[in-house]
Amino acid sequence: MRVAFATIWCYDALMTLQPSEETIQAWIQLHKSQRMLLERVELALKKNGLPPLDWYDVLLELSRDTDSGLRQYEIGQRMLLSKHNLSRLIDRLEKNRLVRRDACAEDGRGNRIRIAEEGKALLGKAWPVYRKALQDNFGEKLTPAEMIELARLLGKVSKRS
Amino acid sequence: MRVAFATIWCYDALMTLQPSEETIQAWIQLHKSQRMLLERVELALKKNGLPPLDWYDVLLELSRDTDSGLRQYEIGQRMLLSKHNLSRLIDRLEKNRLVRRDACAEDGRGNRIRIAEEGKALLGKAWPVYRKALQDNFGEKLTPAEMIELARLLGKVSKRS
DNA sequence: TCCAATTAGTTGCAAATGCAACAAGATAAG
DNA sequence: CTTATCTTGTTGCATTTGCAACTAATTGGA
Repeated sequence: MRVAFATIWCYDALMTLQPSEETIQAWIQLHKSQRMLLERVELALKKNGLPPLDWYDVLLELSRDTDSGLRQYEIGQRMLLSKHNLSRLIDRLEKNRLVRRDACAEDGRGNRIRIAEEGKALLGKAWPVYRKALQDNFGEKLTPAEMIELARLLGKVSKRS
Repeated sequence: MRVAFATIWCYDALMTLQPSEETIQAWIQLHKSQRMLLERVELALKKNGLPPLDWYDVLLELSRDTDSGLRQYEIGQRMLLSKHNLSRLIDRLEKNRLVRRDACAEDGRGNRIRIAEEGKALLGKAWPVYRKALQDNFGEKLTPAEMIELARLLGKVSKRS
């Protein structure tokens, strides 16, 4: 029993107290890759005179609910943006006439954000550039099976404890 | 031969022009996961009165070359930080006496950054917190084999074209 | 009904980031 | 040797982010 106890103790110490070497490598790689890819894709967008990726993401979410629009907190949840930040991101989009911010009927505090015609137009113009940058910098680096596996692993990793 | 040609064409169109659905899912998941994990770990650091992760990363790099120190551009390459940004990050660290910035003997333009005693102390104080946050939020979510596979896939993805 | 607690969103202020221009030392070509 | 070019790093300015405090509307009890 002594051996088993020692084994359990070691296992516990190694598995829960200390991140393994593999864990640390994956952690570093995760941040490096994400940063590098984002930088490259953003650069491609900018070179073609297009706004940053955040704008695209918001517009894309909104384009899925053209009629009813979305509440700000809904966009925030989907994009993982804090509310104050989102508030000002919407300001910018509104100023550029890409979205409209209407008072909300069922909740006097909030507003409904809807994509405007110019917003749709921008989506259409940006997608070819985004698509190419995405494929060149990311898509073609892995086989379809690897891509599915990557998404699965990342999904597991971001599950709340 | 017509068929083969058509096949090739389709393949080309699908594989290089258009990111597949799997690619898009993995792309979204990559950014969501990274953002979420970073947020959680940064929060843990802050709750314990520790500085942001960037500080830790720089100090860690420097702690590997205690004697000779590192040039700023070397740190920049390893951490994927732009030079102007790094310049000011070092300013902050220097102001907090965590590093020293000495004139560089072999190149009059640059300087060598060395970790100071207080920097080492901070590393020691931060690691237990960082380690726990890393393990709880990331390490324990995957098996060791999955972790290795994740690092491998991310590595492939960030190879320059 | 009335009041406390929660939620949605905004705003002021400080800190961090990106961009472009810059200074100054190194390098290479003539 | 001289001059043009490249590299390393800094700085000013505008934009963006994070934090905390705030308003206003909703919800849920007593």
